[in-house]
Amino acid sequence: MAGVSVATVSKVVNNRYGVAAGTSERVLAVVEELGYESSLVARSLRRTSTNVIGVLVAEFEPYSTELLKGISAAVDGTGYELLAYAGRTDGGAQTGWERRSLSRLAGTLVDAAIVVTPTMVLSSDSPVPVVAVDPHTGPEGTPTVDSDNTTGAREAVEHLIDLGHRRIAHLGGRPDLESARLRELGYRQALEGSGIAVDPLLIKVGGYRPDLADAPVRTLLDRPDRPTAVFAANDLSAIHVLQVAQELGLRVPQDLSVVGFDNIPESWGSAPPLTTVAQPLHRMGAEALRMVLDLLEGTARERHLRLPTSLVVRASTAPPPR
Amino acid sequence: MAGVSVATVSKVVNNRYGVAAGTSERVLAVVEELGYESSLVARSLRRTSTNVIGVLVAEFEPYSTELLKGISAAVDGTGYELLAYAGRTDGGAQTGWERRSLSRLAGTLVDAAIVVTPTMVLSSDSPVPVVAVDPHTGPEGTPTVDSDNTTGAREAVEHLIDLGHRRIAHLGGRPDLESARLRELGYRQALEGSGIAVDPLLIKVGGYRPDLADAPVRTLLDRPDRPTAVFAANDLSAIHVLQVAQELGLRVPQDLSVVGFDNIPESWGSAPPLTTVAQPLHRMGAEALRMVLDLLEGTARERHLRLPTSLVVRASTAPPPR
DNA sequence: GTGAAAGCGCTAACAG
DNA sequence: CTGTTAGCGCTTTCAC
Repeated sequence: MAGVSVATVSKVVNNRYGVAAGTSERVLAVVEELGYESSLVARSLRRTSTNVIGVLVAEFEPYSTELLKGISAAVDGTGYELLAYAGRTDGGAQTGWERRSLSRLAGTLVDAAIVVTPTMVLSSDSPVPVVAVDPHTGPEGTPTVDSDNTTGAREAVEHLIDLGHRRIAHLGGRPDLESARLRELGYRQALEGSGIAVDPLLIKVGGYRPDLADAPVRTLLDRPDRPTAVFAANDLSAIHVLQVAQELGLRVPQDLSVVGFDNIPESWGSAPPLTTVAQPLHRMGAEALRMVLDLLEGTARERHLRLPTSLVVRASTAPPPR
Repeated sequence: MAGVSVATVSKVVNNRYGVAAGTSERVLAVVEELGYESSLVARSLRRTSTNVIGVLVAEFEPYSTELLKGISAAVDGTGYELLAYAGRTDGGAQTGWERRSLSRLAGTLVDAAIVVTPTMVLSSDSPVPVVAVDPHTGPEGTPTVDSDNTTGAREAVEHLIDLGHRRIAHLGGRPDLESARLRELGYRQALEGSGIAVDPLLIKVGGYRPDLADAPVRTLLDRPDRPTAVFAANDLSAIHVLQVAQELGLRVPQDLSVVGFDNIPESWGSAPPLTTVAQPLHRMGAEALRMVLDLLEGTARERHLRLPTSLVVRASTAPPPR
């Protein structure tokens, strides 16, 4: 339409040298008129860099979206764009989605990737820089960002012990995640530190999800010698404990204390507002972005960043009954 | 590596007929060993469909991430994947990002798109089905999902009037969004319905963002005859009103009542918890996904879906002082 | 049942 | 300064 070849249009659009001012102007006018934008797909297939950072998640739930908010705020002004991708997890395997997503996107669509809660060790031969948030395993291989899960969990349980609780259950997270193991470790440390025996019957797997936590929570609360407090491995499952407790006619915190982990916005206004261990999620997202950009520019410093947690006491914890 | 051509591999990977069982098996084994996944980019360039639904946002903030949660939950089991894209908005124009993002992704990367709060009328010649959430303009052209902004706003302001407020300010939204205009309309309707004159000095533009709302809020609250209540066009700016009020030594709700709009999780636990107009954000996301899938399958029914709002009274509203 | 070849929209190298 | 050509990784005819 501008009477030039596609090659020339490409040069104009990409500000390459060697185009006559008049031609450039004419092409730009047509581009404007047609509202032409180069296809991200075709461009990425040909070029080595796309200026797009990928955020790979299993699904969009409160934890990943909080990180996303932090990443999004931090990306502003860097010139990069964000592409958050949730591959299929329904039909196929729950595990390994991140490897699949990574090989589908990396090397072409995205220049680098932030992987949220990967379920397995990321192969280090990824064609692009990768940073993992809340990884499967400890700080080996892939650079990671996480928070001090053990200390956070310990403080949460110590808070319950300080209130006078002795029968404290733990609703665990996803066994395939380092964070879940460390939170259980913190739970055990707190009990042992106070000379309270760990009762295996009081430790259940909640999988970080309300649907997976439902049955174990009912098992926990439906027994005559039920615990007086539950430390849940994340807020989502803690909020589910709140709901089940209400169904069973248990008052929180009078009959049952509940503590969560994460401090997602949903925990601020649960009924009652949840006592929880705050992770600096926005900051974790922002730091993950910074790390991945550092990697991209070859100015990487630390390979692993662990941020502090802090206990937020709200209304779901109180001394045990009687 | 399997001793066959790329064409054969493609057939195996895509389950095409005409491949010997033995060959297929051998190729699959190598695929497994190598962890091969086809490049989404190359595949989308060649094929017409990708099984990916795009969600186009300006940035990842509470409103868009709440929709995303609803979309993500609804996509489960449909066989589609989700790709949320935030194009650059920093350097260039704040407006028109959706057209740019759409032409970069549509036709190749995504089979269909959900555009969140587009700032302009979407051209109807998009190569893929598009649904807009909270659009620039009313229900013409592009199918849309929104909520009953006018009624919601009217009820919010009537709540303030019922409490005895007469000097009620309105911190408006983004003038380029239909929702902002309708919320102001509801505000005016409520005042007029109660015989209260609309004071133009009490209407400011907050742009739905804390940073843009800051100056107007201070102008509003820093005057001797300041309003006794503020109806903010969304929760994010309402929460900012809460913060500015605190800075200025005004107690909420004793000295100042504040109402927001959206009911994002952040509003549940603000200090004090925010009275707000709830939009069914998760459901809006789910419905937008359903509509876009209907469009894709040619079974589209309604072109426009308007969901009801509901007033949630929390602790940021009370009768005016004196 | 398999592979060679074309082509998706674009960019980079090179020829004119 | 501009156009022709090749090729990014894949899928799809169409020969063999």
